[in-house]
Amino acid sequence: MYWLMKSEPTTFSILDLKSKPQSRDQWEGVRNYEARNYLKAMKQDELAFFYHSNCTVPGIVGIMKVTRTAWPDRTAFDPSSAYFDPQSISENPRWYCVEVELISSFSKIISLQQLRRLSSLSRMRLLQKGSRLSVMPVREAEWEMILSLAA
DNA sequence: GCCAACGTTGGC
DNA sequence: GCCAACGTTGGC
Repeated sequence: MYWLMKSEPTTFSILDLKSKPQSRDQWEGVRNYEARNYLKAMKQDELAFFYHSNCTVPGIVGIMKVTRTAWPDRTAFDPSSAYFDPQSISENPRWYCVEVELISSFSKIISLQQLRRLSSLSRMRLLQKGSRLSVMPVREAEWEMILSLAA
């Protein structure tokens, strides 16, 4: 499967990921059940687009690889974390994270505006009205189409 | 189980 | 900053 994962660049941008050791980090803080279920469905080495949301030019900025499959998100157990959830207990964790590694950073952002212009992408969950899901699958044909835009 | 109220997301 | 759309909560 292919994926798309959103992050607000003011919180965590593609440059932040790039600056990590081995360009790897934990994708944590997902607090939506559907998004969590997708996180748990991710397999080793699967690829995901990195999407910048809630910013001047929202869009896809690069590609990541899943380097570790889902395990309990410890930020949910940490009262000092912004992602703390008292209802998630370690014996029965509610939230999960994965580890990702940056594979490529696009020289130019593929903007949401640009994506919307392509009728072949109109079925993408990302582009549906009111869609707020932060982790979602991407169809192979859509993945290829978007990759060709990055070239 | 319904649904109003609320908080959040995210484009604009 | 605005606000539509959405998911979650909690009273009943």
